[in-house]
Amino acid sequence: MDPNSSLLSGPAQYPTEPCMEGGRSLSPREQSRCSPFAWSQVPSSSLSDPDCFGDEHIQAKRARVETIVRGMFLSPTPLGPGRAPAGDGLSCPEKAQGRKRKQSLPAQQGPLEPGPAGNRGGGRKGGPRVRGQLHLLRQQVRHLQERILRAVEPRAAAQGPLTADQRNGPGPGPWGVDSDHHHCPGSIGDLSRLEKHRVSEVQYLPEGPRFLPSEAWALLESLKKELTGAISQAVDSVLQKVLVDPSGHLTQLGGRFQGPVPDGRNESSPPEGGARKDPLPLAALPRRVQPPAGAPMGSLTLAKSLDPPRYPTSPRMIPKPYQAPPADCPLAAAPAHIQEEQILGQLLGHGPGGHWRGGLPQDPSARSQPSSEVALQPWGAARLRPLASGQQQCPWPFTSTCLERLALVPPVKMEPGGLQAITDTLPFSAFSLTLGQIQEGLNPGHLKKAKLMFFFTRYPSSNLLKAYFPDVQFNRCITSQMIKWFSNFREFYYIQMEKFARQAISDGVTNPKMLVVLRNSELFRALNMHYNKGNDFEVPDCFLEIASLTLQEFFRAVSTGKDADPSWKKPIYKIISKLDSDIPEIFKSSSYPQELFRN
DNA sequence: CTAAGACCTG
DNA sequence: CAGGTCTTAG
Repeated sequence: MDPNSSLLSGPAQYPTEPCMEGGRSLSPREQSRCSPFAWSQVPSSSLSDPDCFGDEHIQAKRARVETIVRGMFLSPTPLGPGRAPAGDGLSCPEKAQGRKRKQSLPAQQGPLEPGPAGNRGGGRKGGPRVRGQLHLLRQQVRHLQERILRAVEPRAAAQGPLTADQRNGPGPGPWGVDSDHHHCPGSIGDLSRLEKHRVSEVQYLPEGPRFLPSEAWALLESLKKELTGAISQAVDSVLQKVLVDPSGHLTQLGGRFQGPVPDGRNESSPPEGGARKDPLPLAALPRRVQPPAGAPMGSLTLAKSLDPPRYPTSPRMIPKPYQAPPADCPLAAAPAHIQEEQILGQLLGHGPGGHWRGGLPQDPSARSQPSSEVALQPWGAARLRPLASGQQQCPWPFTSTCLERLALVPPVKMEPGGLQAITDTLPFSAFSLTLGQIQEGLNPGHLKKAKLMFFFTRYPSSNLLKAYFPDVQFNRCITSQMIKWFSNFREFYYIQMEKFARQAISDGVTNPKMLVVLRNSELFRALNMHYNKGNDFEVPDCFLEIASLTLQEFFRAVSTGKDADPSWKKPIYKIISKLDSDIPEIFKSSSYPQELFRN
């Protein structure tokens, strides 16, 4: 009688995650870009209330001051040339430390505080000193304006650069890059139509518009105007906010993202395992325990199908097969281009106005965009991006408009690793979109995989774990959690061993050699239930060997009274810890269990 | 000091 | 299985 038969027919119902992290990220540039244009604040001109003044001298002076001040408000910011393009001048590192930034900003603005704010208070026309300052400021403003315009013009001209910039941000995942490049020629209806034929150049050569027909030129002109206006408005608003609230809104933002994330993501994965009762083909099993390195157990003939020929050069580059049905992660879609489109929409005066990409996911065309949406539709159903993008940590480049929208974001844990996930999912969660494992780490699929790996290794090193979970972003927490898993696995394992060893002793067994764990033994059943619930994996023989050995060791120890020693298990642990087998390469696939079950 | 384990608890 | 504590090794 086949010893397996009785054991391998258990219910297979372990849920696995077809779709897990919809890890996606906006490049910091994208993020930073989302802000300035969203500002709808009107430049304050309240400084210019010429009501009470008598003589013409004063009037003239006032007029001068007024023009100066106006100039300032039309200009981005009187922060000095270095900070001029507030919109995208912030580099990622800067943004990485929200707190630092919060502190530095007011600091830099400090000296200027009496400037705009003070002026607003009342039309006090200072003495020569103030005038000199104003003059200086005015010059600075001019410089800034020039800089801004220089920066803006080419961008407004060829919108290609916009997309290119956004896309070239630090590391969207492989998919992101890939799909974007293929599907996102130019996201702006008219312009993209005009430039479609030379998209690739445009994306990487943010040059000025040299080949545009006159109508496009007109559009560009209006764009420029709108852009400059929007930028200055945005800068003004930021400036005002910062000046008014030196404590910085960033702090508040940080506060918003604390606490656990309600797991909105539909975790109920189809119990595909249910249909997976039949054991894998049990090929000839190597008799001896340790499988040679890289030689999978016989049961792992499946490995051939997906096993990469060699070590995956970059584990993270392994495309994530969690290609959940689009329905699962609809909003994973449409990163950069949508934003562009929105920005443009706002600039052109008929933007969606407010709902950030609202209504996009289900029905891209529903948005009120005239021609542009046509171009966008193909990407509306964009795809899930693997979360394994780079480590960009530029969490909060958002300005207040973004912040307001982000207020909708469910709070998330604020820990180093989670941060990435937050930034990845933030924009999408703003739609109250169901986010899955925000802490992006370990899902039940990973746990299952770990359990199966336990058949091969009881004491995996963290490096080994990293190698075998390429789709996991390891940080301290994740690592220790996984280590903890194996610790728990061992705990159960040793408890069972001790239990059965003692039972054997009480059953009158005298020869340890009699103790062998077979597939039909009760001990095996217990272990299998724990690590392989559902029986979708063929327990390797090497594990049976180890289990037998462990059982025998426990038997010896207990039967010889070693268990009197409080640390009598230690020697056993030591022995067992040296008996780890090599884990089949197939486990290195980021989606190992899933594809196993799918077959 | 940190990481990893064991051990205990809920 | 996650917490916590305690011990130990590096």
